[in-house]
Amino acid sequence: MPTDARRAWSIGKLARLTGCNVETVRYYERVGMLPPAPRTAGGHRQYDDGHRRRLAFIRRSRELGFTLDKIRTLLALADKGRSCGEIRGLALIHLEQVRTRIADLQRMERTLAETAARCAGGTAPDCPIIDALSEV
Amino acid sequence: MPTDARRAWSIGKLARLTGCNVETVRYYERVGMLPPAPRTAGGHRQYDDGHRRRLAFIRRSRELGFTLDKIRTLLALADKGRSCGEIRGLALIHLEQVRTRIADLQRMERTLAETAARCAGGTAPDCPIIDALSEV
DNA sequence: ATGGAATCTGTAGTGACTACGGATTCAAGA
DNA sequence: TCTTGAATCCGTAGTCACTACAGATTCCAT
Repeated sequence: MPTDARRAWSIGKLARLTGCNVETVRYYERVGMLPPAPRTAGGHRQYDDGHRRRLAFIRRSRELGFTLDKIRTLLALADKGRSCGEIRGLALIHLEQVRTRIADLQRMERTLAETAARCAGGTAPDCPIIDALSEV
Repeated sequence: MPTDARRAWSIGKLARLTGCNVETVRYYERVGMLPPAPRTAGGHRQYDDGHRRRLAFIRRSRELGFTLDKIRTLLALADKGRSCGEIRGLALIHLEQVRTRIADLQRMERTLAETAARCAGGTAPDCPIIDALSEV
């Protein structure tokens, strides 16, 4: 009997292993990101290494800013054993979007820094920041 | 009678003036970001320049990434005629948060670019991107 | 006066979770 | 073996900042 290879994890342990919380794991199952886990006699979910890797993939991709919908696409491609090129294509499109977002934030950063600099930080009741932000 | 100074705008015109849409204006009133507008006999909202400036402030602050809650604080300070220094303090805290977010995104960018580069874009069914993303 | 555009209200949906409550089950120590 | 406290179960509702609808009413230019 295999005892070593077939260890099963509870939802709490899986959550700890992958750094997300229990509710999120259940949520992922509910919305079809994770396959329904087999249950114990009492109804508790049991996970194996396949689940763990899939969940790790999802969390990692989320950290990189992929939406659940994009991750679903990624997973579907991986599940079907589709070409690496397609997956790389998606990653590159996403990279482009991340770069745009960075540029946007940098514009924000400049505006905020300039606006705050206009103000000496005194106690005057009329604030150039407020004025600047009210301009259309 | 003043005709020039007292022009009133419909919700649609206000929305066009400030570049947000009509539902959003009503939403802001509902959640207390804008004071309730006076109404015509038939119940349509009428806005003046005070509303316009307040809404412009909100939109501009949103563009800079302030949450509605923070904007509420900003507006409360401005309404109470509090010191410019307090407002500047909030702006600087927010600036710090924007910078952190930029740094996070730049980390993402590097990881994405490196991961995509590992892949030649071929047609092999096993993808280094998928593998890389599955690591915990 | 008319007819089409704009506005009204209220409700529900979005994405990606998080939080809660009350019932059940598991596992470790006595 | 029994007990007890932690973990898990399920379903629902809340979060943020909107957006989208439906069906009724009002406005305003011709």
